[in-house]
Amino acid sequence: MQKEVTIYDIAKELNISIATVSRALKDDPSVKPATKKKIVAFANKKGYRSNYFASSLRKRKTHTIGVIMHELNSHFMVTVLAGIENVLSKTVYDIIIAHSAESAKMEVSNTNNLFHKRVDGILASLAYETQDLSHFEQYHKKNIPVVFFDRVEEKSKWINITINNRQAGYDATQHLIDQGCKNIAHVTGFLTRNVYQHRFEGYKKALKNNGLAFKECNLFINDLQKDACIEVAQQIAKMKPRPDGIFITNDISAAIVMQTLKDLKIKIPKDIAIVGFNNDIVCTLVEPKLTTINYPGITMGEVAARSLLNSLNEKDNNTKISKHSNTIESKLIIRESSLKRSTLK
Amino acid sequence: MQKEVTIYDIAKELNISIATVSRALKDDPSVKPATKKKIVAFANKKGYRSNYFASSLRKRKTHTIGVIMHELNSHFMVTVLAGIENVLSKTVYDIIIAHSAESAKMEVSNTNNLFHKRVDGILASLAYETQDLSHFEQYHKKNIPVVFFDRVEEKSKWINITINNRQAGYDATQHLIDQGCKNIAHVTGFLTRNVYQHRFEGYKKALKNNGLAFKECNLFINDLQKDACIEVAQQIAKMKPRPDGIFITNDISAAIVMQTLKDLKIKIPKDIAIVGFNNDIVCTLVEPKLTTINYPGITMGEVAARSLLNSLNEKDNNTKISKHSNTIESKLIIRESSLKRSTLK
DNA sequence: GGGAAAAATGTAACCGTTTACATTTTTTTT
DNA sequence: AAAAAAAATGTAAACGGTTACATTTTTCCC
Repeated sequence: MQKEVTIYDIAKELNISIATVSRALKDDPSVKPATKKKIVAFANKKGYRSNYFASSLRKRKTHTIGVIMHELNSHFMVTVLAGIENVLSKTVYDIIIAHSAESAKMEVSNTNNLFHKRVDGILASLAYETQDLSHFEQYHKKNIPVVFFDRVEEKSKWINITINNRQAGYDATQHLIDQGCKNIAHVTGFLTRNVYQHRFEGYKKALKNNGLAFKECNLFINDLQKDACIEVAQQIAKMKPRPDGIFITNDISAAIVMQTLKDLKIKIPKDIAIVGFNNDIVCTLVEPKLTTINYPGITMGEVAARSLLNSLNEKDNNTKISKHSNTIESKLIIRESSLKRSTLK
Repeated sequence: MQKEVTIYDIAKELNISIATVSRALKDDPSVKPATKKKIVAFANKKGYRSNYFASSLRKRKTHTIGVIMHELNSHFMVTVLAGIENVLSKTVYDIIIAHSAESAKMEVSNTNNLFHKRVDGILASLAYETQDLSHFEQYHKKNIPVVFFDRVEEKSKWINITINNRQAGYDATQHLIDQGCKNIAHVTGFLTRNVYQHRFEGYKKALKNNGLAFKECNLFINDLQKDACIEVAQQIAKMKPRPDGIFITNDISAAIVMQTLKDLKIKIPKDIAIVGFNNDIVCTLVEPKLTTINYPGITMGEVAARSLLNSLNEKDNNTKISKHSNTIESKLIIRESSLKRSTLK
């Protein structure tokens, strides 16, 4: 195994000072073009690679941004990531992806790890379980910017990029009402997580504005995983009176509920209309196709990344980092699973 | 913003040498317990964090493993990641996830970036587009171990962890034949990628062993994305004679094909039986439920991570890194989409 | 209590860059 | 051709840990 080449080796062999070598390799304009060319050529020939640690140690900057995602196995999340990459690939910043798999414990360890690796900034979407943001306090103390997206803590001191979950919840519910539903169930995650809380608020508001009463028994809160969804579907099937519409805040969960209901000989949408959330690929693969809320992951990723870059700039200029949160528009996508009255096309 | 605390600060304030402080913070047994306690307590109070760069620079080790994934939005891939995390979380190694989104260009840039960040080792699954492994040559030169999983280059010098794709392809095809299919189409990705090549070989072998001829016109090669799948389904619907079975090497793609065929009034599995690949969540959400090949992602991730750890050990002991590849067993999961003859339960 | 062994601590070099400042070389001006 | 200005290069001190080796302190035993 060959020894690592350093700027010392290059300097010695070319009989030049290390300062000049260092400058040449960074394309510093103060180095004479001829010298630069010679150095770069020699470095390439020798297989020189800059030592990231020595450089980061000296510069006190890593040019790396940590991205903490609550899940990866989701069309939406991958789209957000693509948006983030769109923006950051045009800058000097590299990306480290960490995923918490919805576990608060893993989120904390990822957060600590990225802090230890001294990322220049963080983009994060909170895990389902996460209750408080104390593990991000260390970033605040060192003035390292953090931008939350999608899953955020509303009243935090950080920048939040979200969709208008209240409006989305309202739209989904209003659509069910428009289709003639009078008794709408709501299946969602724990209301401590902002996204679920707000969608629920939108749901309640739509009921109220249409003179429908909110009934505790129509609210189903669980982890939205397979088993829970099957159970909810079985419960709903047995309810008297049985709901005639369901708003479920996740497409995969909605698909599972729908499947279970169908197995129980309940007709979708005739007996029960269903609206999901996320516009996942699965929406168009199930039968009937799933009405859902679409929100542009690319845009969310881009906006989040740009917000972070902005904060990093403010920091470089010693300006106070401003808190400017941002809401992305979402939109109801109507498909067959909710169409009691009209039909598509 | 507070200044970063270093071991120098701690040493000065406690009137101890930096060597002792450094040792105490690493829990070195040569430091007197009382001293250690005092140092650790003081470091915590001051919010000391070890400088990863200084440490890595001196130790010439990062304790970081890079994981390059060809895609993230897949149940299987996330499961593999969980297996990798299972194993590595019990060691000193941290994980950096990079994703190529099936693009060769991004794979190269991820590979270079992780090399620059000096990961101690790499776990990688090749992008759909990737043709050669020259971007991994740099790792070989520096004797940094690389383990490929799932998407590999068979004849490479690296360790490969795969499933037995030939057997899986054989099993899928044999199952269709057992169900009475005589004219089986195969929809798959470019055969330059090992997984698709081997599944195709298994498909052909099963045909041959059952006295069925392989027909060029039954082979559909594309990128397995939505548009291509819809087109393939439309083509198949029009074929004369029309295939009575399809083996598609991806569940999402299979679901799309099935959906399209259903829209064209073709009955699944009566007219055409379908087998997919991966055992994705979508399999049980479509109707009929999709027969598929399951292979344990957790195991694959664990085996790959352990292989890499093994190589890292060999390297530490200056033993030559051994090439010991590994095959994980896969299994056919039978569901309704392929049952022409029998029924489940 | 004296001397050897063991335990604890200290000194200083090293890892490979970056960069302020100093010095040398080249170009321009008069 | 000398002086001044500009360009190019060099010197050396960081950055913050780790660790071989040296030194001091403590423990143990006769």
